[in-house]
Amino acid sequence: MSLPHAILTALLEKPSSGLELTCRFDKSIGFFWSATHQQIYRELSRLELGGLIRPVPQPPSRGQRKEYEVLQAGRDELTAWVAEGQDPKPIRDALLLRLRAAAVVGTHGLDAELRRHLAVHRGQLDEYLDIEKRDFPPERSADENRLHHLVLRAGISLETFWIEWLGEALQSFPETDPQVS
Amino acid sequence: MSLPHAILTALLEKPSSGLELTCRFDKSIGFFWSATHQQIYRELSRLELGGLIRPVPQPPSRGQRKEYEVLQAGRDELTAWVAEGQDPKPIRDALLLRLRAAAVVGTHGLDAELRRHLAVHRGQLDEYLDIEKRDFPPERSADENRLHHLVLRAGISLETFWIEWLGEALQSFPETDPQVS
DNA sequence: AAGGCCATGTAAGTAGTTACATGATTGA
DNA sequence: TCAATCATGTAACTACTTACATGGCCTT
Repeated sequence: MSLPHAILTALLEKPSSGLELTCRFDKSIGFFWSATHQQIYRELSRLELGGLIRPVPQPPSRGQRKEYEVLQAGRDELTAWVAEGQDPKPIRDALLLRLRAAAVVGTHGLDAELRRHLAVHRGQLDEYLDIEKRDFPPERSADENRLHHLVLRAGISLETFWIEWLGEALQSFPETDPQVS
Repeated sequence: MSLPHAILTALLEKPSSGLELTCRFDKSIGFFWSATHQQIYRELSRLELGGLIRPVPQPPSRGQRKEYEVLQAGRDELTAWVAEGQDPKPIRDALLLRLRAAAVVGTHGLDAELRRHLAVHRGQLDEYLDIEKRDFPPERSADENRLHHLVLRAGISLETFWIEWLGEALQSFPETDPQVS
């Protein structure tokens, strides 16, 4: 049950409406826990019902925006969750599965898929590197937001891994596919 | 929709009963696409209904075991799936989320969690390395099962990444936790 | 007043998880 | 014959996805 805690974290960083959260989940926190607006609105209702957040009394009340803020109960819940134990989930990756399938029925069409993935991971790595340059320049105190930086570096390392691995994998695939079932 | 294709792959490698598949999903294919026996039995029923597999006529018919084999339609389906495109899913990792939450409400209890994960990833890496030593010794032809080896090396690299990253992260956490909400 | 977009939702379907149920064989 | 365990399932629940619906506001 991570989505509610992702939302609590985001709201603690900055009280927001559902749509704002949705936008912020397209970057930042959403890089490692994505969510659609439908999930977010539903979860906001639950959290409000559970007394963990509340709609902040609208100062301008423009439109039908509903901005939420975290209550003490919500902060306590999140604090408890941080200390909670949970085994790392095993890898779940359709591309690796495709390779295993290809070992049985032939690799036809797989090289294009590998190239596509390579492009996506390169794009994601670039985005991460831009964020690092912007938010964690070398002259900034290393201590400030060191947790954010740690998380970002995990993303950078993972994308780097995929790029290297895909490059290596593609070397096994000459342009015209040699092996068909 | 990857589970049916994972099962088709496993059945092509070797016709099996539900329980056998379940055991094999605890290693090998299951390392990157895990499944419980409930999922497997349900999916076997669907695949049989769809005409992609069939129970192999029982030679000894011992117990109530039901062994399945893949039909041509199943092989065709899998071949088509290999060539299918699918964007890589973004990272979805509760531990990274915990770090972001900890940046807001304090890191209390997080170091134990990091150490636990470190132990798990070390264990998994050892298991992968054993498999590599057993199935892909340097003297064996590099071409034989190169796809299997590629997949295994992805697992090895990923576990290695986590071990390195967790070690680095733990350096930020002195034994007694300095920061509490 | 019409079209676009901002903002919040509902509904239905799929996939995965957890808990429980049942029959068949095997060994003490 | 009793317990264990082998083998196959059912049921209920949660999380996520996809498609669609609704109303307000803003500009032309």
